Amino acid sequence: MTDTNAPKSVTLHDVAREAGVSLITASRAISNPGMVSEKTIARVRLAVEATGYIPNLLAGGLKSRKSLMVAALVPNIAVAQFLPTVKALTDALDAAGYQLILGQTGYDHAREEALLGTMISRRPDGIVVTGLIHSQVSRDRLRRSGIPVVETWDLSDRPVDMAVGFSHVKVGSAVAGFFLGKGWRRLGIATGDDQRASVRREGFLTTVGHDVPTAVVPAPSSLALGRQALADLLAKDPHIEAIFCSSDQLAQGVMVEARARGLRIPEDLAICGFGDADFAAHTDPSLTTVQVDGASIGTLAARLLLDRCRGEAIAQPVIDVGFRIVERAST
Amino acid sequence: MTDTNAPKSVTLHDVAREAGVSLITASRAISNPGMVSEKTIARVRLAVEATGYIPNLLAGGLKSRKSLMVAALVPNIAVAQFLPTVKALTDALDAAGYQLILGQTGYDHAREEALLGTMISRRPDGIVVTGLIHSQVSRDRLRRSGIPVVETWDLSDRPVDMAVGFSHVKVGSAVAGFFLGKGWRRLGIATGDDQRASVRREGFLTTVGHDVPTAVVPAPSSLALGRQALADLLAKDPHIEAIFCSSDQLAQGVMVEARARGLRIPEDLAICGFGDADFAAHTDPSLTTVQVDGASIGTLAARLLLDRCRGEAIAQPVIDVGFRIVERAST
DNA sequence: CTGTTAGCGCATTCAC
DNA sequence: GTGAATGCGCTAACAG
Repeated sequence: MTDTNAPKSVTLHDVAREAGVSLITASRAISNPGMVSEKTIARVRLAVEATGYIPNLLAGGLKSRKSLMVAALVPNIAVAQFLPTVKALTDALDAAGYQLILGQTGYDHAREEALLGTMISRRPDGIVVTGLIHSQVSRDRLRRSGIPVVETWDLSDRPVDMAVGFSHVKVGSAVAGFFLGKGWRRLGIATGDDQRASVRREGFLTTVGHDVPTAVVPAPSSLALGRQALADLLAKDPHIEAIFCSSDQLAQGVMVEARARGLRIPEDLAICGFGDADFAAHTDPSLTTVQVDGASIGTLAARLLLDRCRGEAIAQPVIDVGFRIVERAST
Repeated sequence: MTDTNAPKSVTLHDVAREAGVSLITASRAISNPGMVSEKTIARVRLAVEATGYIPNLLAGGLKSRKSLMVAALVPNIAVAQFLPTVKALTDALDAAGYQLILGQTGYDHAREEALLGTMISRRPDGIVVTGLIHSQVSRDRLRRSGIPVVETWDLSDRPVDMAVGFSHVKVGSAVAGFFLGKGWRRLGIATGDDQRASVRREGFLTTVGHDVPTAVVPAPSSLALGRQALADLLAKDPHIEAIFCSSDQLAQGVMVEARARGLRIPEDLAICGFGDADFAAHTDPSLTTVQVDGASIGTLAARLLLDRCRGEAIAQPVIDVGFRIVERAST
């Protein structure tokens, strides 16, 4: 009937009229078929076909207070490190009928705060953030919003709500222990300037027991910045033996620069990365790195959120997924 | 721990009461300050602070028919190839106050059709899809929805609405021409089984003038699949001279396998990838590949969508961003 | 400049 | 099983 190309979209009202039933019956036939007779369902289904009806989730969500959306904040979607998490999160949510709204904070706290505000205003059924939320304003707003929140890729004994991650202090400490166990004493760090990398550095220093030469590069780190970082570190200590890098990209840059300077890896210089990127096993030499199960983080975050949405009790609101050092040829 | 299940959120109504103004005045003070006196704005602003009000965009969108969301469909977010596009798109949209809803089709047409339905039901102000939409059902539904659509990473003279991409036939043809120009005659193709890669292959074959040995791997392609693909191709032609790979990941795998078999690159075997991934310039030897400006695709798609949202006329609804062969050491 | 009146499209009460 | 009201929270229209 209303087949004019006018932008007047067809609503449930049109479907109900077409099917000769009331609005609410049409609604139930579509989203709650158990409550309606087979015959009516068939009639409504035909009417949907005939009218080309596509439900308006916004309108439904307004009343039911369910948006079927989850907001995810990452520092930078182009940073490969968080991709497995985003992918696993998207897949798990999608299977439950939820979609992801993406936001990039750019490693910027002010930006994160603003973005959290926008996200809350969309009334998602859950919010996943990368890292811990440090801003008290944001923490308060999130709490008052009542929206389930999962902080990921880090751990806290006092999360806003829930958390899935691992201890960056322990990572730094473990790599330092690994280096020391190898007998290396002239150590160095090449690190991005983001929060979590800094914490890994602190863990490293604590275990080493003293400060070490450090090259800091702006996040997100990259191969090019890694080359620069090695130049930096060699200027600080020409006889440096082992370097802990805050990402595999950075480590790769350090390796490239090392080779360009005629340094042998690992004989002259040992290198450990972070993240176990897909290329880490295939560089030459292959890269020793800290492996983190980013996909699990995403899957677990989704499960926490979905459980919460179903009103189930959360047995364990803080989950440690751990990490492990994968030793390859670069050490 | 114990959260009240229904923390009745503060609404604009509360703000209006607190500020002693009417609902609509509060609304305007927040989202249309030009229409309200300075004094009133200040009063409302104070009330917002006092109540901790965060607007509900869903409710506003219902009436104003603007969701300030754009849906983006990619085959797989973990495939690095589309990341620059997603990033540029997110950034450009965010600057205009729009957020991105992400969907993954998994290179599956049925899944894409279903996902498009879900996305339409969220009434986004725009939809960006990767590749062309081939399903007639989807094309019709999109058209009827009246939502602006940008098809990306490909071109069509008959787009659903708008398109930003390049010709995959021409890419295949250009690489074939490049190979032939080098004097290579025993050619091969290692390709993912997705639509666009297949079209590149067809372009390649047309220019070569005859069929060539082809190893097909399931998308998304990877380094591991590349190793397999080379084994495949060598079985078909042990004296193959040059291979066109449908992704840099695949090309990297071919290179690794070639080296494992004692083949010299490019003397024994020349390799050309596709996409110019960040690692392509840093493999050993560095990888010749087809460079595409993925970020531009995202930026242009955002611009088209935003212009359309502002009701502006679109001068050029189909934009060709082109491509170029970056010659490196692998050829 | 400000307020009143109507809804946006649907789902949650209740009735029948 | 089905239906009639009622409003979710907000904003276009018009008024004043």
